[in-house]
Amino acid sequence: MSISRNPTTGIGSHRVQPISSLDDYDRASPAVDCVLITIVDGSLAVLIHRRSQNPFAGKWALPGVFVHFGESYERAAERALRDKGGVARRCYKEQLEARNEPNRDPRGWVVTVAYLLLARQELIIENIRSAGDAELAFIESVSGHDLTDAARIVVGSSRTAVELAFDHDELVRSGIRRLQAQIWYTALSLEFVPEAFTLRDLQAVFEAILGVTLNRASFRRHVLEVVRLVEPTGETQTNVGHRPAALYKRGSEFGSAQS
Amino acid sequence: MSISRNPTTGIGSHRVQPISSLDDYDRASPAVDCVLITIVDGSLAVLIHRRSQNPFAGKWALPGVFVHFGESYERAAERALRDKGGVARRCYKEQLEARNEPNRDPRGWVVTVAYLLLARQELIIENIRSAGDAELAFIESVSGHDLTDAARIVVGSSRTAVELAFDHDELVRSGIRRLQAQIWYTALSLEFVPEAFTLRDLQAVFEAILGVTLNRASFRRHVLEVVRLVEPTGETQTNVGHRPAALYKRGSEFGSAQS
DNA sequence: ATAATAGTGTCTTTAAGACACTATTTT
DNA sequence: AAAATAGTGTCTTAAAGACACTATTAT
Repeated sequence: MSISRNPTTGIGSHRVQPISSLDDYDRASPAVDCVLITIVDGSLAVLIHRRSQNPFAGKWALPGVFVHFGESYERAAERALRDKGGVARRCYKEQLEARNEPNRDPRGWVVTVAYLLLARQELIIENIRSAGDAELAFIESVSGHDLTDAARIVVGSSRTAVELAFDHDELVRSGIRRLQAQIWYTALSLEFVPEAFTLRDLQAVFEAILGVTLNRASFRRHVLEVVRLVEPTGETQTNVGHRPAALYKRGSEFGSAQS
Repeated sequence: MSISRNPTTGIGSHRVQPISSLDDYDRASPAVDCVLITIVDGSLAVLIHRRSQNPFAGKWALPGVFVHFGESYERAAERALRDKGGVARRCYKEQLEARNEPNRDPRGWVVTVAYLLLARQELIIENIRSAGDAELAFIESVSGHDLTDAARIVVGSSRTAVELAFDHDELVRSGIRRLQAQIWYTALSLEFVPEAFTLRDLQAVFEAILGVTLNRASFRRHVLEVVRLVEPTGETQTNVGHRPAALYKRGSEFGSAQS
C-alpha cells in the first residue's frame, strides 16, 4: 500500500489496480448500455428495463451495468442483458459510441460505451418473461419525422409513450441510424430472421428498419443478384393458403452470424 | 473522508469524486488517442509522436492523453494534439471507437476512446516544428493489400517502416476505413483543401483516401450535380502554365466546416 | 503553333423503381 | 374457378465508367 502522489488527494488507493503513477490521474467508473433492437409484428422494438435504483429510480432505461476490471465491454454488455433484461442468448453486437458523462450520475464520474445488439424476437421473448422489470417497447415514428431524428418509445398494450432515462432516447435513435446505414450492404438484416426464411420475411425486416415500403421486384434483385445476401435452400413453405414461397438462407459469401 | 464499502478494498478514497456507492465498482483511467489524418503530396499521412515514457518508451505512437474529470473527450483530444503533437489548431473530429484495455498499461486499467481528426497539411506543419518528438508519417499500402487491411507507416526521408505502440496501427486503419466509407456522401473531403480549390485538388484528395484513380468526368458530375458538394466561386487560377481551372467552394447545402 | 490541363458530350453499364404479367398453391 | 401470394419480364431512370472531343491559358 502506498500514498497517492497527488498531495491534494489525501490517502489514495484503489480496489483492483496496482498502486502506480496512474494515481496522478482521475479515475472513472466504466459502464456499458445496451440498445437491443428487434422486430415485433413488423415494427421496431427495443429492450428496456425499469430502474430500481437512483438515479432515475422507477424510470425506464436501457439495460446497463458497470464494467468489471478484466471484463471486456462485450461481456459486460451480455451481462447487462442477462441481469437487467432477462435475455441470456448470445446475439450480434457492435459498438455504437462512447460518452463521457461527468454529470450523469450524482455518485461520480461515469464513462459509458453504448452497444447495438440485434436479435430476433423469439430469442428474446422466451427469456424476458422471467425478468419482471424488463419489456420490449415499440419504437414508433413521430408523424412527419424520420425514425432517426424523432422516435417515440411506447410500452404496454396501451402503448403509452415513455421517455427513457439519461440520454437513452438518443442512443436508440443512434442505433437505428447505424442499422439503416448498414442494412443494404451487410448481413445485419439476417439477425432478425430464422435460419430459413422467405424473401417476404426479409423484405419486412428491411421495411421495418427503413420505415418505407420497398419494391418487391427490385428488392429480390438486390438481395439475390446484386449483393447476393441470400441463396435458396431448395425448400418451400407448406400449407400457407396460396402459392408457397421458396425458402432462402444466408449467402455463402456472408460467413455465418453473431458476434 | 470515508471508508470504501467494499471490505476487500482496505482504505478507499478517490481524488476527485465524491465518496459514494460507486466505490463498490472498479475504476479505470479514461484516455483518448488521436488519429489525425492529413494528405501530404497526394498520399495519406498520420500524426505520430515518440513516447518519452513507459510503456513503449521510445516507440512511435498516436498522440494520446488521460482525460481529466470534467473534461470532454473532444477537449482531451485537442489537448493531446497540442501537448503530444504540437498541433494547436481546431479541426474536424469524430469518434472512432472505445477500447477496454486491462493489459495495455502495466500501471493499471486504462479505457481509451479513439478519435479521428482531419486537417490539411498546412495547418499541421506550421505547428509541428516546435514539437521535436512529433512527425507526420506517411501511410503506404502494402502491395496487393487494401489500405484498410494492411498499411505500412513510414517515417523520415528514408521512409523506414515503423510499428506503432499498443494497437495504434489498427486504429489508423480503422480511421481510414471510416474515411473511405463516408467520403462519397459527406463533406469530409473538404477538410483537406483550402477555402477555394480546383476540382483537380479535390479529386486528388479522393484518390489519396480511396487509393484508386478516378474518372475525371464522372468525378465532376458527382461532386457538382449528384451530391452538390461544391459550387464555383467564380474565380479561376492564375499563372499556371496552361488553361487555368475554375475555383470551387463548399456547396451551400453542406453547412461549413469543423467540429 | 505547341504543350498542358480544363471542361464537355456521348455511349455503355449497373442497378433501382414502377408495373404488369405469369405461376402455383389452398379453398 | 377464385383468392392470394410468389415469381418474372420489361421499360424507365439515376448515376458511374470509359473515352474522345473541344476550350483556354502560358510559352
